[in-house]
Amino acid sequence: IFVENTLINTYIRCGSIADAAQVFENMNERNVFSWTLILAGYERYGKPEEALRLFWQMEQQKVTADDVMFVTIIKACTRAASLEQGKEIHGYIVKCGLPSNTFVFNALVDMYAKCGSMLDAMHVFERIDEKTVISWNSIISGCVQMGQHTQALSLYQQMKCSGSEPDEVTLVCVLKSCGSLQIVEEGILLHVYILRFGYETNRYIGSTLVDFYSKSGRLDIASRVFSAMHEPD
RNA sequence: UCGUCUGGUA
Repeated sequence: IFVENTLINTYIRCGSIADAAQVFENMNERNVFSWTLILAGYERYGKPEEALRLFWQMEQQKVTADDVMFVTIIKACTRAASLEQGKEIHGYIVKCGLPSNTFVFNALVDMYAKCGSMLDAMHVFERIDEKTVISWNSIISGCVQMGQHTQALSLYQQMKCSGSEPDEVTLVCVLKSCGSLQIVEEGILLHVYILRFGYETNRYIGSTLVDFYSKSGRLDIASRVFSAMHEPD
């Protein structure tokens, strides 16, 4: 079973979901690893409905899901952009009463945000005891995607007060909000922060900075950042 | 270490 799981994993990494499914179908015995692998494969391949169908099939076969399985199936709901199915899965997870895992909570926050329900996302987020940088990034990114830029900046301030260090992902999100709201001073502070931590070589950061300065009417700085991005080392 | 969470610009 270990060998077959590894084979499934290999096929999925090669993008051959059909071969992976073939191996999965022919297995005599499947464990939670096998199911998670194939579900993650369908999720990545853009077939979230198939992942959800298999999940309920697994449930009927009395295979016990674990936290990793939950994160995977939540991602399928996210990709399906289905708030309804997401809530159904969330309810199921609560019913299972597994010890709570930050990865699961973070995936739920991201799912609710991408399904358009910032209220549900905030509700889950507030319940996370040990918020990691990814917890903060997930909720802030959700606000930005929903155009709630003021809220994004407010959460960013809370994040700094809570003792979490913003990373490159955080900075990209918050810079976008500054660009949209035309808050130039805050954006420049972010730029200073970026330079202090040496994040300016990150290509997401670079392109977001260029965008920010362009929107702020500082084309001179934008082009300087742009040129710096293309300098060798 | 057989499987999981967040960021591309208009």
